[in-house]
Amino acid sequence: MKPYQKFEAMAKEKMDSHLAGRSIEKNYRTYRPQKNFGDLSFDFQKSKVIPVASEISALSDQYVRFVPTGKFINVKFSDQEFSKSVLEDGMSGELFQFEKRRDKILIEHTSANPTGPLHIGRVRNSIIGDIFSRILRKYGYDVTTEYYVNDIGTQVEALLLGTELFGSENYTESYRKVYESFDSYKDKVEEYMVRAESGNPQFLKESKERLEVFLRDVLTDLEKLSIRFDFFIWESEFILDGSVRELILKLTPLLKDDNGAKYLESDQGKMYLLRSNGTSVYFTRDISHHLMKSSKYDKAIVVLGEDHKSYFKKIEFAMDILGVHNVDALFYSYISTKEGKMSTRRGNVVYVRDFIEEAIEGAKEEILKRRTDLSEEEVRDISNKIGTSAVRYNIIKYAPDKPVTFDLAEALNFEGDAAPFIMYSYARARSILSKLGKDSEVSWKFIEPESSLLKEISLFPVVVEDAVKHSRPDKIARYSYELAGAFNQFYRDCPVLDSGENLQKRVEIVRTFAKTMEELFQMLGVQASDTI
RNA sequence: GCCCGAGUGGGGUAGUUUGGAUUAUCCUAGAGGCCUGCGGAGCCUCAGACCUGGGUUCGAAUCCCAGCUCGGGCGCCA
Repeated sequence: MKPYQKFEAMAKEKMDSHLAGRSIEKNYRTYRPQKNFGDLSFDFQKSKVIPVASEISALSDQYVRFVPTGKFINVKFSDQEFSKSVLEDGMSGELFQFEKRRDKILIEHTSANPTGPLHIGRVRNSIIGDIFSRILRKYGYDVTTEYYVNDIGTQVEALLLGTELFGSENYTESYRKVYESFDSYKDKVEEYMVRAESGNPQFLKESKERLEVFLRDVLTDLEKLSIRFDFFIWESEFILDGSVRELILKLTPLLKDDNGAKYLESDQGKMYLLRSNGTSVYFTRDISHHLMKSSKYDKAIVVLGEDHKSYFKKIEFAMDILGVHNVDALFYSYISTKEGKMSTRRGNVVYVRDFIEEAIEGAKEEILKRRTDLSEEEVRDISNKIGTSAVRYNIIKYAPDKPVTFDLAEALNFEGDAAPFIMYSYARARSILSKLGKDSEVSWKFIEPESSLLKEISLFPVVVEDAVKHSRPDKIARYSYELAGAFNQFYRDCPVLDSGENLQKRVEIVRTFAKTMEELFQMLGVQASDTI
């Protein structure tokens, strides 16, 4: 058991056996209170009987101290014992281990049509997906990530047609031309769709080859942010392997007809599966896609923008009919700019690659301001790490359901709650650790600034679990920031090197802090650097 | 119009699941302070906020109802 849980369990056990001995009904709730009230609170406000204060105080021992305050009974963990417990677990690595879980989880994210480079709105999907999958993996799940690539359907055929007509050098532009006067290209697009849908292998092969070139642009942007996928699945596969046909057959008894088009009726309205020309719609193929996920994984999570909320409700409706209950979505709100929703036509799109580049440039300037001793190559390497980490951090730090108005200048402000802050505190720690001499004895007596840092460290497993349970990757970012701040205070108050009998203990505290940060960096995809 | 989110100091944001404690978190911008330090991208102090109106409750930022504002959705698109 982790230190926090261990001490919590100790306190509860004492409380419960006391209540049982006095035949008092066990009617309290516990939670972690604001700092000044201690480490754990028993809230008896709903209870008719409140335990006698003097008897409660008497439950205290060397590990936990009970402080009755009216209808609350606060528990303060012993600084000495708790700090010792945290540091021991930190030194052994126990603190960072989670039990292995057998569940296989699939995370699908990004899945953008390759119609152009990624903009920061879309990349929120990638960053949330990537970080959440890293968190789940840390928590012990067997996690696989997937990019679902559309290679059939209206948008894709319009893209392919556009590049045939107007060239593929600027494929985004060519695609847009088709979309802008869609009516005049409608027939041709439809012809492509029918060909794709009929499972014409030659046509699909060519489509895929051409799309792969465009997809590379997206993947290059993601690669800069250290986002990779375990596998890609192409939409056409569900046509080719016959699963769409099977699906339709299975649902036939439930399907209604509208001039040859087929749909399901639900309280959400009509859900079309087949067009009157016989082709399937995206929704249909996505049902097959979800069935595949459902059969291969214990749980499948897809990261979706809020614009897909009602779409996903329909997927859930269909899954329900098919008896599937292990698919889930993680929604996030849009990123807009001060000029409003990002739109290529309005020219207010911020591309990730530009954002990354500016962040790296900004980092470089800051480094050059402070350091003159680094080689050109070191400067480049460090500014790369800071820049890309800053981009990831800046996007993950908000709760997913929070709409974000993106302000480049603000995002490039590296003061305060930003990646450089946490990277800097880590670099400070590493710098101390690089100057050590021989090991000595650890003294297990702690003073306040030490135990206060260790207390913050002890929250690591609590926070990870919280992030998993509530699908809140942003909590990892927030915790990293708080932990880094706690270290900065420790750093101010406690000299480590030349601290006499305190030396080895403080070294171990610093080491444990650094290890905790590394774990957090791994989840956030922040690139650790010993010098920044 | 209907459905789904979000509204917290000047700007941004946590807390809302599971209602509680004279003091609602943190960042930024503002005012002031620390500093030859094991790396100042730091630390400390001050000032500043729960959209409105009802309701439930001993008690509401948190729950319920209504309204307002902002996003999103309501395709034989993806």
